[in-house]
Amino acid sequence: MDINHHIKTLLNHVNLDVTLDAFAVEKLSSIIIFKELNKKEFLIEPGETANTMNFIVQGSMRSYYLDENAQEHTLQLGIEEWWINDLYSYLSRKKSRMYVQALEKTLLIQLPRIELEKLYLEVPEISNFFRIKIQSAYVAVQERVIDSMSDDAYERYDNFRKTYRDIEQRVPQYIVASYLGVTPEFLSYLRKKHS
Amino acid sequence: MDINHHIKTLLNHVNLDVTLDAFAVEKLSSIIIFKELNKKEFLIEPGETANTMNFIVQGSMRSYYLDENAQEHTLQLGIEEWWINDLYSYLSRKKSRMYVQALEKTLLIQLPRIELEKLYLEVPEISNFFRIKIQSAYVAVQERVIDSMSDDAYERYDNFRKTYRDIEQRVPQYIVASYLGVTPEFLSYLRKKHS
DNA sequence: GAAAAAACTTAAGGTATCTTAAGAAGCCAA
DNA sequence: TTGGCTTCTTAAGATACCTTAAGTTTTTTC
Repeated sequence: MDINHHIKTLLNHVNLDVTLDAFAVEKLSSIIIFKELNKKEFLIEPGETANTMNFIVQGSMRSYYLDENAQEHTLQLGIEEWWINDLYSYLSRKKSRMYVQALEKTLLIQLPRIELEKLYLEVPEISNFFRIKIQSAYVAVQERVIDSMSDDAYERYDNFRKTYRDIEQRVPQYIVASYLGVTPEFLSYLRKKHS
Repeated sequence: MDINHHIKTLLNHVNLDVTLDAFAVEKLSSIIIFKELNKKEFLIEPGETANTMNFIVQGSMRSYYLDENAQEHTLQLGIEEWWINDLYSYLSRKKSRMYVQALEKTLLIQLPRIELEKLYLEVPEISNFFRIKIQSAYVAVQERVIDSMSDDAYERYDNFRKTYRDIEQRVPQYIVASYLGVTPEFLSYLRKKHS
């Protein structure tokens, strides 16, 4: 059955970082919620609070915000087997200022924060897993600060392609541009110049 | 006695976020190490691993790294009652790529990771406190990504002055420039233009 | 499969920021 | 107090990136 296959995908993914025993697997499986989103549908909008961790089973997602000039700035991109969220809102329990949106028809596995936090007490490996994930999120954001200060736009684009090889194909170029912090026109120019 | 006064400063600071009972205070105090640094002295250099949390009692510090062109990029600044670290290295236990340096003669309280992690099991409030701090660190870095994409250099400088009012006075301007991601010459130009 | 919408490209002209270089000012050491 | 670092300023010329606008290609919708 499909659902079991998706759950296995999640469990395999978790097992890359920590080792879950039968009890842990049972417990984790028991709090799973499936959620489907259509293309362009929002998982989170400004003013809402993120109260789940979200694992992409099928499809692709992004998070972005709008600046004062209504310019979009993409903060995170994800495809199958990535986590997507407004971690700020999830961790602080405050309202989000971001959009989290499906780029394609997307299937998520959601783990509700309340249930997860109960699980942390029973199953330390699950707590460890999310500690590791949050740590990676911190590192990833810091990398971006470093990149944005050290590299020019083409170098950032080049890094992006190396880091997100599988994603580039599936994401419109104007979203890549808004991730890199350049205009779509300039990204188009850079691509031509270096091709 | 001076040392007790410094410890009280730390405890008051922790009490802003969580409530420590007598046992927690006792335990936390027992793992404190004091460390003095002279102006320009390094707390961490590339290749070392951060294995303490560091609270500034007196003085000021910064963390920075060097890019391929040996340009300095300041990631964090701190004065009295701020924490300073390479959190990436501390959390991942990997080698740092950064310098963490005293900008003035500085006195730190250090809490060793090994001792802290033992404490987390006995005193959940201490665990909570550092979870909150790490969360704030994540939020701060994400704010910087957002800023660097939405704002031009003068707006970033203006934000910097509002956010770090007490710090600006004590830090050379070229370090502020390296924090903002502009050249010292351009910062000087901006200051003149808007004065 | 045609029409509409969304995404991408091209190009001209403009602005923000950098590079280099030199001099001025501030600060520390002897 | 003088000299020597270190930091800050100024200015000219260069470059990276933006804005606008129009045309082209691709994708979506019915």
